[in-house]
Amino acid sequence: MATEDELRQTRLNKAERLRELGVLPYPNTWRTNPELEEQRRHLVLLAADEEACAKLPLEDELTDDAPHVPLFGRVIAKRGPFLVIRTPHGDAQSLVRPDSLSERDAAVLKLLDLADHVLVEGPAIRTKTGALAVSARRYEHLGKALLPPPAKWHGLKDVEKRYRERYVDLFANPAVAEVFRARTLIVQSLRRFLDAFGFLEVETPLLHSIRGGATAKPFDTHHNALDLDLILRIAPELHLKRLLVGGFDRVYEIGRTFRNEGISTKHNPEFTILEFYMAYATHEDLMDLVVDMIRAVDADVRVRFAGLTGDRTFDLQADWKRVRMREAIADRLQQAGQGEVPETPWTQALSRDAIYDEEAFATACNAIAPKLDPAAQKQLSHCETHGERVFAVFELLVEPDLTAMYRTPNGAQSAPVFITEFPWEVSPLARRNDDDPSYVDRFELFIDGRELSNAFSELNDSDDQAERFESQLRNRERGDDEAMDFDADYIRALSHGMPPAAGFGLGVDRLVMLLCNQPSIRDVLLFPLLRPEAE
RNA sequence: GGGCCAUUAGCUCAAGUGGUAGAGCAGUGGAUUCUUAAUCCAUUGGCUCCAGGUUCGAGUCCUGGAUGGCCCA
Repeated sequence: MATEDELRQTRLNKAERLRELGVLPYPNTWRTNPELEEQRRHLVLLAADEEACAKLPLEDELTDDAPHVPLFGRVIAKRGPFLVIRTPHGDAQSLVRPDSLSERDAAVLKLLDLADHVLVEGPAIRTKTGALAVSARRYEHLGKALLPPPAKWHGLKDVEKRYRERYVDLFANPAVAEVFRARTLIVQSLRRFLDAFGFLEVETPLLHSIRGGATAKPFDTHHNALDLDLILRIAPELHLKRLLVGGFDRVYEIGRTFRNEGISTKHNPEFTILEFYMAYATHEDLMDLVVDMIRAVDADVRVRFAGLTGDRTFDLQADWKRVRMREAIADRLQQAGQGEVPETPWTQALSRDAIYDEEAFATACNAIAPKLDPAAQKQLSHCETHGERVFAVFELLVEPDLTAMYRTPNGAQSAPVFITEFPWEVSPLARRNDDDPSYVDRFELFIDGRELSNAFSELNDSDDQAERFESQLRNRERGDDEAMDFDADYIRALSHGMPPAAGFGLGVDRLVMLLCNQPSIRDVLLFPLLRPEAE
């Protein structure tokens, strides 16, 4: 009687006995409506309000005209004569005594299993312990569950099972459901902010014939009728900028993007990206806008989901630093000298002056390389230009210590930081700086040490863009299998004239992780990718 | 891709140095019926992830594999 099959059979037998009583195990005859929904919501919120519950009548103080209220949802616990019913708004309990029910309802109640969906109706009362309960005068079976729910006290803890059976995770662990409600609020809040600034939300293709907008490996697919090889997009960027050419001066898209790469606590093969493009603005303007946007979203989340937003290691109200990439390297060297961050082979061999001296920098890199781990060596060995080396040194030396380097004035929390002035070689779509064309007008935003955003003033010189694409092709010949394709139609679009503009991209999943204190991207994805279960 | 860890009843977890695999919850039968992880009595339930190996004897040790987690890349 206790293997899974036997537990299921026990419940199937009860379903059969329901039929004998003339009750369908899976009925769909009882319908909700806005009024009932509102009554249920109000009831559940009332149940959580101790003071308000104190004003409810006891069972024996009820008057005949006491209004009956509906409570419907999943039964998650039985305690004495009480049922605890879970709803999207929270839990509330019902006092179900057979002698208050019709003979038929009492018979149906006997066939209740935990996790079944039910409806009770009756007056709201105060129990002897001061809690709210719906004193059931009516009981209806609304839906059978054939599998037993997880233990009511411990919930579902097995991480693999939680991801594979998210439907159970969500009803058994209310805190998990809360994260996903917060996620939806965050996306709504982003939309609201951009809509208010006059941005137009658009949808661009997920099926691409060439890869562009990012350097990443794509998923391959195929269209049969056209006999056409396609890839799932790795970024929406080039389509959105075509829309700038078309005259939509402010556009954004929030949508799924696909990169055929490894899975980790920060990476899922499909993830949600926000990109927006704004004509007649620079990357400098976007930094101001982004501070406002993320603070506004955070404010919305904190109001509704205070339980998720406490205890942070970073402070969004702090000044958001703006540091040029080469100065960030210099800061790292200087702080190591002051003992604020660890010494490394780099901090021994590099000097501030060398960062601005191509030859000295290359010499230092070559000297340091043998002291690094194999992956870092590999990354350095792929660098052929000064710019590539600067970027590699930033990633290897600075990025891991950003949280330690840039702090709030009292040092208690990390401050958000914009890293600016990226080398042109690692920025194939960004506009060159007017004063120093070997660098581009670009920034990446790091909060709590995590890369959240990438943005730049847009390259709208079609000849320069064509050269950048050529450079990408040369990288591919050198063995870089993430390099972009040459997008001739995009060059044609730019040739028609794109207004000066700046664009911004944000990993939405990572923003949710950050704002809701979730350590893994899988905790903010309803159905993260897992290997299929074996038969 | 590499390292470490985990996998035992439907769920949550126990089972020195190898010696008959157990508890709570859920389930079943009964009692009780204003409980807050309801309580009380009784009770069912196991291919210990898989495949080999060592051993008189393996949940435990060894080898290989599967899945997941964490860290590194």
